[in-house]
Amino acid sequence: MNDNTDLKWRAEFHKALSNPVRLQIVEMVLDGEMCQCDIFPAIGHSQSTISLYLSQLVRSGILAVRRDGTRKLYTISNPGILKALDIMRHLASQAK
Amino acid sequence: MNDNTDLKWRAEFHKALSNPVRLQIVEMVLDGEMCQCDIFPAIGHSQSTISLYLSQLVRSGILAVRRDGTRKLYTISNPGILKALDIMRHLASQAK
DNA sequence: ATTAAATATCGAATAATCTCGATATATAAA
DNA sequence: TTTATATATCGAGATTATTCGATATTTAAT
Repeated sequence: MNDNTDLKWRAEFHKALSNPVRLQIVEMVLDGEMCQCDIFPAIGHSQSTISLYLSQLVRSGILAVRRDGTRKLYTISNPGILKALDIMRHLASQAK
Repeated sequence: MNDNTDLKWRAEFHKALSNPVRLQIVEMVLDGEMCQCDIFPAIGHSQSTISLYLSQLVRSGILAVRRDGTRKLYTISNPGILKALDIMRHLASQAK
């Protein structure tokens, strides 16, 4: 435990959440399954940017994705992530 | 709650932990107060790099620092951070 | 006042990230 | 098969991160 692979995994995890736009995406997805076409107009960044950010969030294990016809629907990948997000939200609210 | 300042704060927090070397520093400091002079030889990066990383970790609220003569001693800044680190360590151990 | 130890800052090179518009690809409907 | 919608990828310019060696600064001891 606490070996180098873990440190690398954790660094990647944090990196995925180290951008306000990606965090905003994650918070949107918390409200339920959502497609890129819902997200990018609401956030005000280009489609290509949001596409990249979504793929990063999936690759790092934060979001899960499933096809639904022509779109892809994103969710938070597991309850552990939910809990981590809760802790972070709470930390921010008192530490800021 | 969940406003833009929070998102920015959270992004900064994650960014501070988004590098394996900085994470390793944080894990070292968990063992008790520690100075830069203890850390940089153990980690195998230059003194100037570790100096920068420590200042980033302090600036983002993860580490606290106090002077002790010619050196500076670093600790985890508060219990909320400790808890967040615990959660992350746990997530990594099962998600990796 | 010199010296020694610890820490900070500077300048610089390389690599990674951010963000876009343009274009390509995939999926389903008509 | 053409069309429409959603998503992915490409190429690129601008900004930020990584990391170092060299030098400066701070603090305390001699």
